[in-house]
Amino acid sequence: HRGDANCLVSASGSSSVRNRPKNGSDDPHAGRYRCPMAQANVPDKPSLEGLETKWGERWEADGTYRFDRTKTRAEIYSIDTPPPTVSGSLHVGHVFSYTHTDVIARFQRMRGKEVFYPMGWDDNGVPTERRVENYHGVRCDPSLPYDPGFAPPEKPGKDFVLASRRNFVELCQRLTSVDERAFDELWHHLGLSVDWSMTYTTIDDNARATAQRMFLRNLARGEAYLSEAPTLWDVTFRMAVSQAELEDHDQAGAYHRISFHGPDGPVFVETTRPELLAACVALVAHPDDERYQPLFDRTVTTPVFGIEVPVRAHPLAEPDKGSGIAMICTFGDLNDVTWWRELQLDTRAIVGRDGRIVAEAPAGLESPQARAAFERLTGTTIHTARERTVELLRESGDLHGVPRPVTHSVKFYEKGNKPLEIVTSRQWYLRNGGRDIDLRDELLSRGKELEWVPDYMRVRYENWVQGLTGDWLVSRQRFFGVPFPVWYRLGDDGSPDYDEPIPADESSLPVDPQSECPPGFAETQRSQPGGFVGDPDVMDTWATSSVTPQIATGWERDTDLFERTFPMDLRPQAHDIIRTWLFSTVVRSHLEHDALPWMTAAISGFVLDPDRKKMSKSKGNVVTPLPLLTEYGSDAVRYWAAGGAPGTDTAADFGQMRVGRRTAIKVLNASKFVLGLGPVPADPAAAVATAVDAAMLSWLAETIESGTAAFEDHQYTRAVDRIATFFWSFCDDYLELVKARAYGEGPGADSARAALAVALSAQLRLLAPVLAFVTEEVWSWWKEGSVHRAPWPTAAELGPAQDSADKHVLTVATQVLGEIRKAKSDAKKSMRLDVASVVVTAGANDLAALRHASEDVKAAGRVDELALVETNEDARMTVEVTLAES
RNA sequence: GGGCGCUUAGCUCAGUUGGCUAGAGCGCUGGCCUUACAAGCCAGAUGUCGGGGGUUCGAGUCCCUCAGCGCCCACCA
Repeated sequence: HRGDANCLVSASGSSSVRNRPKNGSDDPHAGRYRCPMAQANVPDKPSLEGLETKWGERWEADGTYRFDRTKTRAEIYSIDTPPPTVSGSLHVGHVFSYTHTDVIARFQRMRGKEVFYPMGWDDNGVPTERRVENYHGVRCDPSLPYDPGFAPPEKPGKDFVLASRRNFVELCQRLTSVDERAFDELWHHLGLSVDWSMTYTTIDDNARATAQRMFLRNLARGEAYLSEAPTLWDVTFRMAVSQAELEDHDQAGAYHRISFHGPDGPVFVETTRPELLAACVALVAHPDDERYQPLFDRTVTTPVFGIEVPVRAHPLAEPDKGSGIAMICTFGDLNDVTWWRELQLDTRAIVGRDGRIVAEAPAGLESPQARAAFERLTGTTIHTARERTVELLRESGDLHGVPRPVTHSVKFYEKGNKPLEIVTSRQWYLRNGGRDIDLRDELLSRGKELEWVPDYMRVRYENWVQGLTGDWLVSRQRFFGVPFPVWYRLGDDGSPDYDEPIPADESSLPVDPQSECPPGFAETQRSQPGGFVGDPDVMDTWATSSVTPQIATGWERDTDLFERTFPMDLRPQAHDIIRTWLFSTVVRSHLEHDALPWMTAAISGFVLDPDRKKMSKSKGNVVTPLPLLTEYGSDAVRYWAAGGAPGTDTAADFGQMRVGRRTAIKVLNASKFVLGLGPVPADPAAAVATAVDAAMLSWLAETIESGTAAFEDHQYTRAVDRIATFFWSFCDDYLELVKARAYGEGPGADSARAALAVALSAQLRLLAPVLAFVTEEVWSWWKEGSVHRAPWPTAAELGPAQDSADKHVLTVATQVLGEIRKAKSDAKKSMRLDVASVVVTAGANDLAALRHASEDVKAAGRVDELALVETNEDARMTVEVTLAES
């Protein structure tokens, strides 16, 4: 019985039996011929259409990528997948970088690793709230009671509808679950080999419990602390912002030259923020600045408001900026905060948390003159306050000349569209080395310990850590996030005691201190004198994201899983969030585990538009991924993505997608040819006997080795390049050379068919990490199981013949065939045209190699006479082609 | 202002520790229905390797320098 797995039968064989596929007539790959004695089952018209759906469903049903948690840590490759922010729109950049991760995951899986590859959805945080606010036209008002019957307006109206905190959170959850489905669909279509049974969201119970537990540990060790201090504040979102979330934007402004009234005449100050004049608490100049030395430790009077403020010296003041003397306001910028702290100045805050001038004039503005002026400003926006203050200055004659326009960069919250203000507020901080040299050094050495792909990305980490100006501000005055698991005792006067927060018990997590009460208290004591209040804030989204390794690996929840998967092997992410996600994750892991969270960070670049411009919604050049996947096919888009080297920004290149599609189609057709040739010996690798075949396998062995090394080194781009290059020459040259022999009979035919089968099997596996769908499709024609669980090819499996083979045989044969083709092409003739004679003049080595391939060359070129003429070894080979009369 | 990266064919990019005449794909030109594939195949043309200097028997590759582009960070009275 010859019907073993290697019995390959031509699709056109007359003995074939037409079989319907098992799953019915809606299968687009219906119409196969199946040999009753063989597994090979090649469709007569192979196609890429529908492969994504077909194999996506099949992989899910078969659990192809299901994680086997019985494996040991050494056998496991664990990936800390970036949970995409689901409230954003789908972006071709997602497809790009997640494909990189998937390619690595598939390679590692085939190399024999059990791949731990969960997906998460990052749904908590400001972007989601923002989206919900806009989508429904609602705003959260935490003072409202929960309304079980609450329904958002059908369409956002002119005025916002207010929702209680719980109602608002419910809207967030509802909308994110819709967004998550869109991502889910995209990822499935793209073919990510994720184990979908492990999917988490950053707002789910486990994520909240993990983030809270980590926080409690930080609190217990003194790494988390409360502090009331001036902080950067976004007036739109009405929340504090951390250093890592800052962005500089260029803004138009103007220097206003204004005069303070000094003891010896006017003192001119140039300011871009005249509206803060009312908040001015001092002037400052450099200690060495002779112009202002006479004024130091004396006072001047502010214009308009008539307030007496000191003139102080501080080295941070720069003599060549403006007039060399600056007004210190509480607070105009971070310099003001430094001066205020170090010179121990008064506080005179006039900007409220809503970004408007406060209603009550602050202490120090008691005089009737000051009050009258301040009246003009109360309740106005910064913008209006500036106009009014300028008017006041003009009226009093203290504005000199015309404001001089400048463009200067101003700090913004990365998701905000108004400049940040600085307000004083009580916030939670987490130590991150920003105020502690030892911790900073430890974190820097963690950065050195980590393997970076590409290596130069480490510098961004180091720059960031070295440039930290303070600890990490982690609390946000928002709603859809992880609450701080603490309460505060209320004194008999009803005021909270912030010095000793009451932590939640770890066993009670996740906890909502707004609706649950602290250990030892009853709910009736909430907000009562002698009772308690819950912390009102939620954590910064990065405070949750920074524990994704712990969320995914089951830290303190599933110790067995944790020990098998942590520290993780790979953190893939983009370069823009090194300072946020990567750094904060290193911080948390360092503090909790005294270890890196992963061994390797693979940093991907951005996708640029086809003209190499950064994509942005405002430019309208954002490429949405699903239409691409539909038009070119997922394998084609994956092929393009795999061409983007780690760390390198890459243009969305539809040409490369077309190439990917062509490669995938080529896989189908070449496979159809190879599998249609007829029976193959039982042990094909051992049956390779012809020098040309052995040479091809020898080239393949080299490709396997270099491709594998590149993959191991996370250089998937190079690996794919090597593999695809080999595959195309396999199709264009080797296949054409041996085609005639393979159709025939005898030992030469056996060798060719054996080599073709061996090479196809290896190449399908080499291509599988990138062309996940088409390789699986072809694999299913003749092999059991999934190609994605098949062992990664090795040089050894190609058999003994290639080991000692002379690669040159194939090189020379290809070269001569090329010359023959050229002669026909130059003569504008068909490749089918017969060739009367070919004379090859070359050195002995080339001729010896060519002799091994002469029959194949003659057949492929349709050559009657092939003559070999020996010349000296150094001479270039020449090929003289005489075409037959047509 | 500090740092990182980039600059190779019309376009997008390879080019690993210095080593034969610098490569690929796309695009372009011409041809070919060829018992896997016309959604295909065959062939062809195209370079001041950003400029300058240096090291070396030899430099796209190493060093210095200048320029341009991009990104990160900082400053921002």
